[in-house]
Amino acid sequence: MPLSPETRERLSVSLAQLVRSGRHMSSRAATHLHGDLPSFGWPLLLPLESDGDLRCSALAVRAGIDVSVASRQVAALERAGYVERRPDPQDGRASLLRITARGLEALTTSRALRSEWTGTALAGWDDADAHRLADLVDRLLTDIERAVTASPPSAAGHHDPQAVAG
Amino acid sequence: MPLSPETRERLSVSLAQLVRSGRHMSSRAATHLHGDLPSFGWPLLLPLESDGDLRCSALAVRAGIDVSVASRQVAALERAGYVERRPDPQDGRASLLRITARGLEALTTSRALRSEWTGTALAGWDDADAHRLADLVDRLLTDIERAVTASPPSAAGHHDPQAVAG
DNA sequence: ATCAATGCTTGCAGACCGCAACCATACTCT
DNA sequence: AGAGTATGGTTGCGGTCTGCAAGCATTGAT
Repeated sequence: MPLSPETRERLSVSLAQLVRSGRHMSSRAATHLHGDLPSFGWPLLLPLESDGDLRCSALAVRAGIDVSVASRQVAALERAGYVERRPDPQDGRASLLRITARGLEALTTSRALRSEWTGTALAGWDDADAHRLADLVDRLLTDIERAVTASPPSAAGHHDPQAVAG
Repeated sequence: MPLSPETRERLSVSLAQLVRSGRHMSSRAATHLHGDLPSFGWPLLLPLESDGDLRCSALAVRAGIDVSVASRQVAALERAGYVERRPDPQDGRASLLRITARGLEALTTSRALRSEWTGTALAGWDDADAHRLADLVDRLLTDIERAVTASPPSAAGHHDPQAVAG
């Protein structure tokens, strides 16, 4: 039972605005959300925290960016001491990345900042609505990922965009 | 009645992922969503469509970008024929921007593409859930805007150039 | 008439992105 | 083993989007 055209359009417009709004917040200037982490630290450190050591290419896939970009950003995080690398015992070409204590700390700080900001912005919300929204967003994310991986979005480019509406 | 810390954190993480995911779809390569519109056309043409003629500065506020950026993007849209400008009768410095028939057409096409994509990605959803999500997202957007305007982001930090790319 | 304020444009630089070329290592095949 | 290919990662390059600051033209107040 598919969605009605009106619902589809309304949802796509709302999501586009949300994405646009959020883009502004992940900007470099948003230190009230990042702490001392560079703006790209969050999507890289998060998989490293939850899934242990990863290779650069695996990290790139998780973060939805090109390996070359991940390589540069990881190098920056390494210089800043948030991440350390050791040679992969399985493969001499690869390195395994691990989050450092400092990285964990920065991640925790950033998480607290985000959480705090969310709390003040959503002061009028109750837990039930927030949970509903989180549930729906999570479901949306999995469906988006499925849709993107299922049908290549562009014939020419075979990049890995997990793009949605916006 | 404030949100619990767990809910806040979960929501902030989910929304961050959604924003990150959506970022890629506003890329220039996502012609399956933009049609022949440039990627920045959507957030500019949308206010022009709904609110009639606007000045460049008003448009920048609506789109959430700097006036200088809006100026450049509007110039591009004008060159492409999606927008036309006429002198503001009230003020010789300003121009009034209006969406052209071609702009309306492109906007309609883009809207249809987005709607179609949303329909396939959210194939398993029913109208009720989609409506719930759209309602919550809209409410979230208004609350975010309120929070942002209440405490201006420029107050938090000036620019913090930690150049890292190599 | 003068001078500050306003609307917009442009020069500049930063941040992020992907592609292509490249090197070193691993794997496959004969 | 040796040759050829595939893979992981890095770097050069260009492109896009962004904001800041300086500049220009017009407006409005003194």
